[in-house]
Amino acid sequence: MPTTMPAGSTPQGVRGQNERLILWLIRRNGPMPRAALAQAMGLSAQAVSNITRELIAAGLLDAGGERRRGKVGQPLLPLALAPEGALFLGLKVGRRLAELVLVDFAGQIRQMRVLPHAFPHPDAIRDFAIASAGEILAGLTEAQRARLSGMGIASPFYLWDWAREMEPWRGRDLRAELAEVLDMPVWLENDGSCACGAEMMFGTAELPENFLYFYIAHFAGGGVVLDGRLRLGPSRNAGAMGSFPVPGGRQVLDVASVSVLEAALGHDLPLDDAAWDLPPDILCEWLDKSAQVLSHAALGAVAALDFPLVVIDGAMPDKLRAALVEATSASLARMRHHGVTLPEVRAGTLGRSARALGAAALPLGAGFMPGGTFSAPRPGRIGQETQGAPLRSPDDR
Amino acid sequence: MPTTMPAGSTPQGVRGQNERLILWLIRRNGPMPRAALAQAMGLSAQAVSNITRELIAAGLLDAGGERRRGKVGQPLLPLALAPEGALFLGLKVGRRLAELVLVDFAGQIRQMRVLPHAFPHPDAIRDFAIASAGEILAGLTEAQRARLSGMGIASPFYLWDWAREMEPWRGRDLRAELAEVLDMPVWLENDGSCACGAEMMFGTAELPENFLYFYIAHFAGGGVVLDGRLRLGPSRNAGAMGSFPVPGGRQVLDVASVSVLEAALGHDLPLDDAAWDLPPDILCEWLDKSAQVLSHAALGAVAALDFPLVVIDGAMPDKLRAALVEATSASLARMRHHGVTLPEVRAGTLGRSARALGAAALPLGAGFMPGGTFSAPRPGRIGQETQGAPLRSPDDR
DNA sequence: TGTCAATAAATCAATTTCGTTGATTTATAG
DNA sequence: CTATAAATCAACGAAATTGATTTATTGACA
Repeated sequence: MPTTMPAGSTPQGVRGQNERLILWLIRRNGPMPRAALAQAMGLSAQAVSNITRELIAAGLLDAGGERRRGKVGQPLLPLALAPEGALFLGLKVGRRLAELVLVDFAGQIRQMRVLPHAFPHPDAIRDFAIASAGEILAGLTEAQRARLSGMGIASPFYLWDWAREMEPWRGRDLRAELAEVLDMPVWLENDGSCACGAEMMFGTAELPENFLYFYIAHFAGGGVVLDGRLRLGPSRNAGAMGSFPVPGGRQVLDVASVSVLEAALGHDLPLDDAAWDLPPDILCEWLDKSAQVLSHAALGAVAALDFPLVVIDGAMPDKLRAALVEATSASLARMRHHGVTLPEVRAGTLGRSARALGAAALPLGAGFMPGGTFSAPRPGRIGQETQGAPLRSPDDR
Repeated sequence: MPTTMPAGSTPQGVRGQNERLILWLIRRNGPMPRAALAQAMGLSAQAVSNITRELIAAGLLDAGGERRRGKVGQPLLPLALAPEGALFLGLKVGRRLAELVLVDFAGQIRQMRVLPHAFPHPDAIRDFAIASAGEILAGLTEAQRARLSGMGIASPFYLWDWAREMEPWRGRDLRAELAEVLDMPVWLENDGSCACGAEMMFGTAELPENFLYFYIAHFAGGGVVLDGRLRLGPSRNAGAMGSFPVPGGRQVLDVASVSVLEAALGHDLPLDDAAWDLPPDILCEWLDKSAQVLSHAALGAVAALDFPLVVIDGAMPDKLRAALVEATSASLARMRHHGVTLPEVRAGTLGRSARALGAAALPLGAGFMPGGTFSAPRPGRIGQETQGAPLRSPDDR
C-alpha cells in the first residue's frame, strides 16, 4: 500500500502518531514526566504510561533520571531521550567543504570528517562519503550499527547554475548513488531547508510554531516552518530565499552572501571565524545592502504567510551575524508595511554546524517525528495527514 | 478540555477524521462509489461502508444516484453530497457592497441580499446582516433551520487604514456582535483568504494541493493553499498579498487594484461587468503595471513556498481578468528566476461571488472538512493535527 | 437467444488494537 | 499519620481489519 496517498486514519496509526508526538515534545521541552506529557497531549495518564513503556523498551526513552521532588505527592520521574536510541549520518555538500557527521538521538555530533575542495565534485564527494561512512561504521558496536537509521544529505540545488566548474552535478542523483552503495535509507534536501530543520530540531532557543529562516553562507538559502513543521514544498524547493526577487531585477543571493563579501574583499575568507578581518567600509556596505534585500524578502514572506519571527543564521562569526540581524531588523522597520505586523528578527543558534546537523535530522524526522515534521511532498490532490507505523526497537525486526 | 492544544490521537478522533475526509473527497471529485473512496483513503471497504452508512443516515450524503454500469461486476453506486445536508450564511463586507448569501452543502447559492453603501459602516452592516438573516431564516422550514451551521464573514482587515471614513471600524468586533444577536456560531476571516477558500471548496477547475491566489477588487488581497488546506496564519493574516512589498517602496495594492484603475479613469466603474468601458491607453498602462507587481509578488511567494500554480481572480469582467493573467504570466517569464521553477498562472472560476461563497465556506470548513482545511491558528508550540468529533445529524442533539 | 461462470461492489460476523474510566499502589510534604 | 499527586492495574468501548457471504452485472458458450 503506497504511503504517499491521502490516508484515512487507523488505530495503529494512532499509536504511531502518539509515540512520535511524545518524542517530539521531549525533544523540544527537555525531559518530561508522564503526567506532563498526558497534560500536553490531552490523553489519559494510562495511555501515556502504556506508550512510554514501549518507548523505553525500544530504547528510545530513558527513565533513569533523578526523580524531581518538590510538590506534594509522588515525585515526578522525567523521561529523557536515550542518546543511543538511534544514530544518523549527515552529509553536508558545501562550496568549500564537504562534511560527514554522526549524530545521536539527542542531537550530539559524535564524529565528524571533512573534505576540503576547490569546487565540490559529485565523484569526489561520493567517494568521501562512502569511505568515511565505512570508517565510522567500523568504529561502532554491533548494537550501534543496528540503530543507524540512515543518512541525510544537505546540498544546494541547481549547483550547475553557480559556476562552470560545477557542471558535473547536472543530472547526477547523489542520493540514489549513495543509497545503492551504503545499503541504508538516504534522504537529500536543500541545504537551506536542512539548516532550518536543524534549528527547529536541535536549536537551543524557544521557537514559535511558524517562522522564516535565512542561512547565509557562500550562497544564501533558507527554510520555512509552518505549524511546527519544516515545509519542503511540492517539488522540494520551498524556502529558496536566495532566489527571492528584490528590487533592481536581482535576487537575494546576488547581494546577501559571503561570496559577495569575498568578491568585495578580493580574497577568500578563512574557515576560522576568529580569523575574519573585514575593513569597516566594505563591511558596512555589505551589511547595508544585505539588510535591504533580506528585509524585502522577509516582509514579502510575512505578507504571504504571517510569520511572527524571522531567524537569520549563517557561516560567519557570531558578531557579524548579530550585526546582520540588527541591520535587517532596522531596515524592516523603515519599510512601508501597511497591513502586516512586523516580525521579530533573531539570530540562529547553530551557526556553521546547522547544515550538517540538518542533514542528519532528515532520517530522524522521517523515522521518529510526527508525520510531516519534515513534510514530504505528497502526490495526489487531497491533503491529509499520513500516519506512521508504530515504532519498534531494531531488535524486533 | 481545550481543543486548541497539541492533541494526541484517539479512536473517536479517527472516526471524525475519516468522515470528514470522505466528504472532502466527494466535494472535490464529485460523486464517488464506496470502492473508490476505500481505494483513495487506503481504508478497507468495510470501514468505508460503515462510515458512509452513518453519513447517509445523518443526511450528509445521498445514495440515490444512478448506478453506474460498464465494467464487470456489481455496478458502482456513486455517493453524492446531499445539498440539504447543511446550510450556511455568508456575509461579504466590500468597499461598495455588502452581501449576505445562503449557501447549501453542495455549494449552491440559494438566496442573496445586497446592501450598497458609499462606505461600509459597521452599524449599518450589522443591522443589514441581522435583518436579512432573519428574513432568510423565516423562509426556511424547521428542518432547514436546524441544519443551519452558522455564518461566516469575509471582511478586509485594517479597514481604517484605507480612508478616514472607515475609522468607525477600529476596535469593532463584528463577529462577536453578530454571534451574540444571531444565536449561531460566527466566523470571520480576511476577504482574500475567503475568496481563495471558495475557489478551493467550490471552484470548478482541478486544483493542485498547493497554490497561491490573488483577488483583485477595489483593493487587492490573496490567499495561500498548502497541502490542500487554506492557510490563515498564526495571527490570521496569511495571504495578505496586497501588502506584499514591490520595487519602488510600494505594495501590491498601491498598483494592482480596481481603485487605482478608477482613479486613473476619474470615475467609479459600474457593478455590471458588461458596462465596463475602458480607454485602451489607461487599460494598457494599468495592466502593465499590475502585471509587474503581481509577478514580483508571485515569484517571491514561489521562492518561499514552491507553488506550482498562481490563480488570479477578481471583481472584474472575465476578459479583463484573462488579460491580467496573460500579462502576469508574460511578466513572470521575463523576470530573473534562477533557482526557482516558474508557476503556471491561471484565472479563478468564481469571480464576483468568490468572497461571499468563501464566507459561507467558513462554517462549512469548520464543521465538515478535515482538520485544518480552513486551518485555525493553534496556540502552543508543537504542531499536531487537531481531530474533530464524529459528525452527527442535527436530530441527534 | 438463453443460461451460467467470472468479476467486482457491498455487507455480515468475528477479531485485534488502542484509548478511556475507575480502582489501586507508591512516595512525598506538612 | 493524612492529604496529595504520580503511576499502574483491570475492565470496557470504539473503530478498523480480515475472511466469508450476498448481490448484480459482463461476457462466453450452448
